[in-house]
Amino acid sequence: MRDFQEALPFKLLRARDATMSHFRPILNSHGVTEQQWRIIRTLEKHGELEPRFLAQRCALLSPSLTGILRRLEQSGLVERHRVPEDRRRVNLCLTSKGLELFERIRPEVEAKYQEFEVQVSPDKLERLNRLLNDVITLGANVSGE
Amino acid sequence: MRDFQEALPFKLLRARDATMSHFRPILNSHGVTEQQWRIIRTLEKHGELEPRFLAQRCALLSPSLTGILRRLEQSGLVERHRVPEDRRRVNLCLTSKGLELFERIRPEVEAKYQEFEVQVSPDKLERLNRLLNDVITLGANVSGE
DNA sequence: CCTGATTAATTAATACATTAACAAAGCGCG
DNA sequence: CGCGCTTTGTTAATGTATTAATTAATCAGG
Repeated sequence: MRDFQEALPFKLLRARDATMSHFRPILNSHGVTEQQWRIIRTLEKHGELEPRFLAQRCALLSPSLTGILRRLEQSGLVERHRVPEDRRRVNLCLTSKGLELFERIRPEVEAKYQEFEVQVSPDKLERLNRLLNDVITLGANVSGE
Repeated sequence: MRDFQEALPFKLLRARDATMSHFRPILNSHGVTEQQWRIIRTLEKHGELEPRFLAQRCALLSPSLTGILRRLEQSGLVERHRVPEDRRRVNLCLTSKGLELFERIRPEVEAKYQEFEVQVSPDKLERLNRLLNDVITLGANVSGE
């Protein structure tokens, strides 16, 4: 049988582990997880957003999101308000504390990404990005959809 | 700030989700998880193996492995024997039941991988593989090391 | 209106990920 | 021998992933 260590899914896993090993320490030093950081970035960029759209953008499933949001709310980083015209729905946004945290973490992450980009070479990164898009487009059933 | 949805770590995550969406249903239909399947494949290929080497090959951390092995043992798919010359260490191997399960799952997974390979095109897959190796080589601190 | 189907979000149950702390066995050296 | 250090594997604590089931609100037809 084909060695699975050469197979694509495993390579993708390792590549992701490898890249995140650069960024995780930064996030951890600020007390946020990788998934929490995805949420914070997305809310900073889009302002108010409802959970299901947040889930799509962050590639998270609803049940995971529920827990992550609960913790972010308890930390005072995110607020939720019920939507009056549909009492099932909720709107989410960063608190000022959440925004401040974002602004503290942002430069560190950006600097590290620059560094990383140079190490891999922007050209390779661009080609890699294109190939990954092809793979993503094929598999329609992705988390958060 | 750079849109993180365009950043490499996120693309890798989505690409992996996309590829696994092809294989996960097969594994689930046989009652094994993705990580359990990695263990089973590796033990089938290498015969006896000790936990720390298994962890390296499967890109798992020891604490995760402990739980996975406990469940595989309870299912009767894997056996563990103490190493007599060093009572800390353990040897792991597939049971005959585990081997039978492997043989049932193998053809389905292989067929699906062929199909997938054609869809993406073997050429792209080869280039992707090479680029991923570059990224992996950069990040030294990977799970299971 | 009112009932069945749909949708948004959560809960439940199980499995894995990550970090830190630990127990136990082996090892090295005075 | 005895003590400190390292190694192997596990436990603990917390957070996320995945699937299925559930609650609550809305909607579509009749």
